[in-house]
Parts: sequence; structure tokens; C-alpha cells
Amino acid sequence: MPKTRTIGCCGSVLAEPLAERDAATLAASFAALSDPVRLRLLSIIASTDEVCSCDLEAPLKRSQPTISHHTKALAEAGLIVGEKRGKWTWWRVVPERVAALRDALA
Amino acid sequence: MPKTRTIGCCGSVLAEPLAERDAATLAASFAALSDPVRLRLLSIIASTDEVCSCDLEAPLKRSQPTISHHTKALAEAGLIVGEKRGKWTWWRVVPERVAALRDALA
DNA sequence: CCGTCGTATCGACAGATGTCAATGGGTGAT
DNA sequence: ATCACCCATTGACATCTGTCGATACGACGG
Repeated sequence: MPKTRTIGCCGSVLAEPLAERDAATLAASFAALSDPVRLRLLSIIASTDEVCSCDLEAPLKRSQPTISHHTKALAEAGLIVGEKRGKWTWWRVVPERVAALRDALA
Repeated sequence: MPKTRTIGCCGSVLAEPLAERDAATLAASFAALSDPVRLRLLSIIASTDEVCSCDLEAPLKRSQPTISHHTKALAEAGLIVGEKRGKWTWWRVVPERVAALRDALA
């Protein structure tokens, strides 16, 4: 997967009119945060160091495919990364990516 | 006074698992930022003090009903406010609300 | 009181999105 | 090898969303 090259991407939304390209990139990132289940998923992962998918199904009260769907969405936004170890996939947040979004609102 | 911390309804996404209610509220706010046209709209308004709707149609290359649809979405999220003066509606950003979203990612 | 102008709302439509059951693909234990 | 378990993918479905034309509302200027 593409890596930490897009992290700074767009500067601040508030400073000056966004270019169309930057707007599309940022919108995709914020879209990853626009679902309550994904937000809670992210917060659960962030609260612990690592979480395996099997521990997400119960607290979020969603089916296993749905959880997988959401982890994929967050991963594609670069907000979390998953590592397969044995049978389990362990997820953790990417703080730099979250910070980049935060900075976009500064 | 230690900043306007009361506006940010939900605290940080990263600190602890979000309650369902807070997640829904936050998700709705981020959803307002999940569209490229709305992000550019917001950035245009933020770049100037006040902008009237009539000045948004051209740079965003969208029809008048579409612009109205997006301003409504941002206003309902509390990110901008509109004031009718005479024939025109003037929009400006609500910095505290943007800051609240930024803080949610801290 | 009319026309005009700026804006909001309505109706419609295509495309995106969240959800789950069913299925498939690996991994580890028996 | 066989089984149990974890996770990803597929297919299907209902809902949501962005878009625009048409229309309606409201404020000004004649």
C-alpha cells in the first residue's frame, strides 16, 4: 500500500481556498470519519495499543463482514493499519494521519 | 477562561471509547466535511470575512440549488452561519465549531 | 402593485453507502 | 488430514446523498 507520502497533503481548509484536488483528498479522509460505527471503532483501537477484529464485533454490535468493511475503510484512509499475526489481525491507529486531519482544521 | 471547551460536545475520539450518542453527533459533523464541494465552499467563506451565496456558484461550478443544499448542510452542522441582509445571504464560519472538531482529533 | 433578482424548497434520478447472509481463504490445533 | 476459528470478499438490498430543472418565497426598485 502507498505510504506516508500523502500525510501533509493539503494544508489548512481555513487559510485559503482549497484546490479541487486537495479538496477531494481531504473529503475522502473526512468521509472515513463520517460514520458513527467507524468513529467508535477508531476510538476503541486508539484506547488500546492493539485490537484484534474479533474484539470489535461485540461492542459495536455489528456483524463480522460489517466490521471488516469498516476497518478496510479506515485503513484505506490511512487512519489505521492492520498486521496479521497468526490467526488474528491486529489494528492500531496512525497518529500522524489523524494529526494531518486535525491540522487541516487549524 | 480556559478556551471554549464546552462547545466540543464529545471530547476526543482517541482518548477513550466513544459513547454511541457522541459518535452519532461527531459523525454528523464530519459528514459535513466529507464532500469536496462543501470543503471548498467552507474554505472560500473562511478566506474572506463574509461571502454571499451569489459569489459561490461560479468558483464551485455548481448550480444554485446545489450551492444552497451545501450551505444548508454546513449550517446544520454549525460550521457556518448565514445572515440575511436585504436581498443577499451572507455566510461566515463559526471558528469555535471548527475548533471543536479539531479537538475531537486530539 | 408589478417585475426582477437572490435564495430556498421540491421532485426526480443516478450513484454511493451501510448492512447482513453466504462463501472462500488461511492459520493453527487435534 | 480434518476440524475449528478468524478474517476478507461477494452479492443483494434498502437507504442516503449529490445533482439539477422547475418552482415558490421574499425583498427590493420602479
